[in-house]
Amino acid sequence: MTQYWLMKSEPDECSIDDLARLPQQTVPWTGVRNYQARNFMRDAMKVGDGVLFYHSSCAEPGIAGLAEVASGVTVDETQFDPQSPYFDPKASRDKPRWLHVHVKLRRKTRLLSLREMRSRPELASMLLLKPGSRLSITPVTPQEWQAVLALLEP
DNA sequence: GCCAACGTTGGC
DNA sequence: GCCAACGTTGGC
Repeated sequence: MTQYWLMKSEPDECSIDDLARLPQQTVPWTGVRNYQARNFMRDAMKVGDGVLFYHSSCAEPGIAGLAEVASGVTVDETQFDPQSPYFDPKASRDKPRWLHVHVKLRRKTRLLSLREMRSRPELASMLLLKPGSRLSITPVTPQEWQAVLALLEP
């Protein structure tokens, strides 16, 4: 059964337009350094799951496009690279800590801003909107997914 | 740049 | 296993 997710990306690092320019319009979702988010990728995500591509830590935070999970988990190589901002000195090749999936663009959408999302009662249940929510990957219910799609219709 | 909320670390 | 200190996130 298809599931749905919201995944945060900082546009400085990878915006929806960056994603559109990548080969296969697919990005390795490296850099996740939170166990809960990792476990979602490892234990629950399936290829083909729907993804709300969210711009965070920027002037206009919000949903910027639709994407999908394009691979199962693989080892996140950035954890071994001392030059990487995602380097984890406690990770070893024997016991990698961090994993990632690949995410493929479906389509860019209009920006559904965080402000607008907060104003919509039908989205109030979204984990992203809960006070203090910081998780970079959150599950989205089919109802929330449909509600977002409806708001993105032209 | 601020700061509240939250996760992680490490001494005990 | 507790919990204080510390670091990070991310909207504002």
